[in-house]
Amino acid sequence: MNGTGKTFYITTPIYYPSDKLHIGHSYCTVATDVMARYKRMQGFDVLFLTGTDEHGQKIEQKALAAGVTPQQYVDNIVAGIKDLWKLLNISDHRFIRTTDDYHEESVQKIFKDLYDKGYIYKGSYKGKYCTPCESFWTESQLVDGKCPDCGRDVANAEEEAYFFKLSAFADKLIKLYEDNPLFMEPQSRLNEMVNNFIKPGLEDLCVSRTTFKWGVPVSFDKKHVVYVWIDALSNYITALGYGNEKYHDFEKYWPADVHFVGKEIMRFHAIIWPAMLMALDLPLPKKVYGHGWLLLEGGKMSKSKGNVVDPVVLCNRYGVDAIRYFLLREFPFGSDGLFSNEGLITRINADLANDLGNLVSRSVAMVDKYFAGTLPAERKADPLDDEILSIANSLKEKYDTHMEAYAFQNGLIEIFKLISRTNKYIDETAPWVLAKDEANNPRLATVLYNLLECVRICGILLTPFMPATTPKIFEQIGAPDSITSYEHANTFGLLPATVTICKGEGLFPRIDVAKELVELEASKPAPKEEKKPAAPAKKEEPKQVEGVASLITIEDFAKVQLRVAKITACEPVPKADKLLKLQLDDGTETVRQVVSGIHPWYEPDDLIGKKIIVVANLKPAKLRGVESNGMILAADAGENDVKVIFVDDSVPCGSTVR
RNA sequence: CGCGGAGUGGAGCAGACCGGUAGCUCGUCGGGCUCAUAACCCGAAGGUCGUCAGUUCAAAUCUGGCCUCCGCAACCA
Repeated sequence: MNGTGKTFYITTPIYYPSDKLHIGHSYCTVATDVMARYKRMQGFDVLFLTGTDEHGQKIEQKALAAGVTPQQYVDNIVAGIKDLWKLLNISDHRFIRTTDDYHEESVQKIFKDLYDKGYIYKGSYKGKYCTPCESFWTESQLVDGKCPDCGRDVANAEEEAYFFKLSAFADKLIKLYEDNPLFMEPQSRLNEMVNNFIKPGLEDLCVSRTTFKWGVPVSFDKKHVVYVWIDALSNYITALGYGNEKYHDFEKYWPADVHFVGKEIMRFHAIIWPAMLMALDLPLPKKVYGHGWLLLEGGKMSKSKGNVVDPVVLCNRYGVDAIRYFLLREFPFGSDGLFSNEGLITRINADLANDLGNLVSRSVAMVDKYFAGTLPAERKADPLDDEILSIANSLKEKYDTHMEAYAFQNGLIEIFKLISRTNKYIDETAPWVLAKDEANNPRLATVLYNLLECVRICGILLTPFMPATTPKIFEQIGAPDSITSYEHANTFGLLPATVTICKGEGLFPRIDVAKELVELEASKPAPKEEKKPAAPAKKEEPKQVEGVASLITIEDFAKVQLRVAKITACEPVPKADKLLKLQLDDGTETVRQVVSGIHPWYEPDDLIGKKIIVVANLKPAKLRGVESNGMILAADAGENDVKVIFVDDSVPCGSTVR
């Protein structure tokens, strides 16, 4: 039953290095690492791939803002990522960067190959163009057939781009899901994919851009760069040497056994990636597993609740293995989980300090105390031993079942059932009572031996999760390497009868909950930094460039006309959660209508009659089909709070603000 | 009716596909033990499983309506 000779290829997504990685990325990578270690332990020849997706407009902009080249920018972030994986004790893996020469070479070949096969064609954004706004729009973006920005007429226009014939694969994809119900896990993702994306009709995919330069050039049309899909997704095969000479592992490892991905990028891996592979005539990965997200209390980041999600801080405080354990024990892998510091500390204390750490400690201490560290050979069994032996002997099988299903939390639960039962066994057998009479020594030795054996078996199975801790456990219980491998996990009684223990440090010191929560809160980084709870977000929507407000002149400022206005009427915009439609008296004859996204914080009654400041010369826009002439000033009062700037009632409507 | 997820003792969750004594961890209270990291073991209190109706001998579990929360999408000029 061991996998010698067989391969196992597992991947994380390639992360987008536009910012430091957070706990969500760590979660995914740790899970992948646990699986990689587990499979290696079973004897598989494992390839574990992770990396970074470094191209695209956002990186280009970030670099520009930071005053460095895109390459310098990503080099810096990537160095931090590699440090993080080192800290988290991520085992032997291959790290691919989409800026690596060999990857770029392969991407160009793949692109050309798809083009030659007719799966990529040159087309155009069947655009509508609004000349005054200099903007492209698709049909669906138009509002009443007009420019959604300014409401003016638009003209037909085209922007050259290459397209991948994704639409041609809809039927094949549906067949794939039907033939392989387990292609996507968890199952609930399947409906989501089919309902959301396939059923409405697949559109061809734009796979090149001419609007930015930071990407892999299309080899036969240099003004285009390859856009994310082909560049990023193909990493899973270029890292094996597909289309390049850097590696020669494609035959050996492809198809991948599993891609671990965050649920938000399930779509790319379950639809676009298989379609690409079909087009290339390559085998498909066996499984795509979409794990859940770590959500923070209240569903979103809430700085008032003391959520620290910097993995570096946590590892330094509690130890890497504790964090690794927590991540995989607390959260069911396929669904979202609620992350809290209190949950973290409680879990570490209860499971690792009290149950596991203390079990090791008391077992070893008793061998030391009663037998000076070395057990005598004589034994005496008792029916009290039966249950614990039976659990220990069947543990591996249960554990394997869960691990093979990527149900890490259940695998760990099984292990801790034995740990818990073993603690109870100590009470039942009361070694300290036996120790009062030397005549009981054979019985006492048996009890203590059984404790050590249970610890040994648990230790083996915990190794993928806590690779730094279990060697310490083995050392303390006196287990040589020859009996701490996977294949020794279902055989009770492998420790030498006269085993000698080695007392050591406590494995997991107990944490003072109240004190830690306070200190964690205090150690939090400045709150303005947005800490996203989300797991690997490979593609984030570009937000406004943060923190780099360039200086403007007084003339620039003078261009903005600010006026005081009174809110005369207000009502919600239909079918919009956040929008309010405001009628303003700005001192002019005509009523000014403004739409503002403040409904989450204000009801119409809160606003009617109040005076506010409005940007009077803003280009008109349509929001949700409603015309807006200007915007009202409001402050971002916190992570998720907005306060409108109200003006004293004595200021006349129409007053200029400067 | 845009898509999807969720409502189970104080907290966090399992159970739901395959209806039949409501389970786990933490917390609380009481007890035991002393080998151990003030840890460990036992016991107790605490839930009409969001709500209404239906199917059934029997519903947390199946069906339908409703309410609430969350994520995505749209939308925050």
